[in-house]
Amino acid sequence: MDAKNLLKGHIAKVTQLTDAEFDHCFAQFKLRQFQKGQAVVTAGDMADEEYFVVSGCLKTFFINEDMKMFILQFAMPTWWASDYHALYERTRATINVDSVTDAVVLSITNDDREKLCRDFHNLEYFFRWRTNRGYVASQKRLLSFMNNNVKFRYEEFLKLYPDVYNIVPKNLIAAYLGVSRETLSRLYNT
Amino acid sequence: MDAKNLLKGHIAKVTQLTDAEFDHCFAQFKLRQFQKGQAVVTAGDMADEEYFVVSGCLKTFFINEDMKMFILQFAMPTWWASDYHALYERTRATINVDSVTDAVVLSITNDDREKLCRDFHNLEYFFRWRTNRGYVASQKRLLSFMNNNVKFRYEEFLKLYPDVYNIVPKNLIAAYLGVSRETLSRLYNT
DNA sequence: GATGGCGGGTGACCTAGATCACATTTGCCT
DNA sequence: AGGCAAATGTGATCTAGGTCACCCGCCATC
Repeated sequence: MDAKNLLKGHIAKVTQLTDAEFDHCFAQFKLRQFQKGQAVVTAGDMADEEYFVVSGCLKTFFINEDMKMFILQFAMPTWWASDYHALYERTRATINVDSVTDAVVLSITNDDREKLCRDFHNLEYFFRWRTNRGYVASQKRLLSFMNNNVKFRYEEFLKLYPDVYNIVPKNLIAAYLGVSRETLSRLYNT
Repeated sequence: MDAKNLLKGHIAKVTQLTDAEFDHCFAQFKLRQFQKGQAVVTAGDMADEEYFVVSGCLKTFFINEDMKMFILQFAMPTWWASDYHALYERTRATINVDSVTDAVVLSITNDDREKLCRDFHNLEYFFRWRTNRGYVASQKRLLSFMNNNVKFRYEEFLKLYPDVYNIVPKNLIAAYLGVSRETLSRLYNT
């Protein structure tokens, strides 16, 4: 499916926009391609865009002082990614986004999104809905972190994101689970 | 400050409603009081309301199979609390909310909030803004969980919520930090 | 066909924090 | 005041998972 129809269908599941309205919104997005490993958002730089994944896979991650990587999210098609803290607060990014595979995305600036939300009440509803889901998912993951050991979280991950598992190298899965790659390796070789 | 003006000021920081608009919105809220320890939302029951804290302190928490408690959030005045998963999906609650101290709150049903959001674009903006902040805070906490040890998270908590720290018993702080009360006790007696 | 980097496996050891057990303090209830 | 329950402190032990060190195999590039 092409980028335009993917986004259109994605929004249509949540709210209704007329074709003219959607076309206007869509005109604010830019189609962009990233190669495997290419940076999308870099910590330390200004970040003023968010990204809707059309194909491929992005990852959102943080690198600490010891150069250790923690992955907040894998973004598959129809998922959104950015450093939302930087976006909303208009500060420099503290987290990174890059592409795990070759990827095609639609980008929109924070200002353009805000303007669209002001102009189209239904779109504002859509973005509220989207963040709600992200919030709930994030709470759930936090709870799993506190409650479950690595083995459980690993199996949970497999069930929840089987497609991600097949695409992504295991050291990245470890970084998502917040565990060393050695421990993860030992898990599935019981 | 009374409940009405507290809510009014809280919303006014983010968006503009006329007095008439705000009065209409406010009419959908109910003023409720809870005693220390009283349940607000109970896991297993239907949950169709969310709560704006006027005074006192609520906590949002999960109890696992071993009766162990994990606290997702302390809600101080002007904070909101509920089981949002249950609210949005219209399912039974899986997490609990209760009052840590005697508390006064404003409650609104999910349906009423949705209706208000439809009727007042600015209010929809307000709730989008609110969830955005919650999402970012949740991501940040997740990151801190992966990245930092208990001692660091404890000190972070002290800085971030000094008022909560003075009100809340330490076993609840431990449940928030995802650590045993014994370990927490040892932390500040180095 | 060497070289080098990346992904992945595995052994040996170490440590943060859990768990259990019991003592002590605090504060509320009559 | 006296009594009981919740909140706290603390020692002894246990363990999940981290860290370090080294291994191999793959495949891209010169």
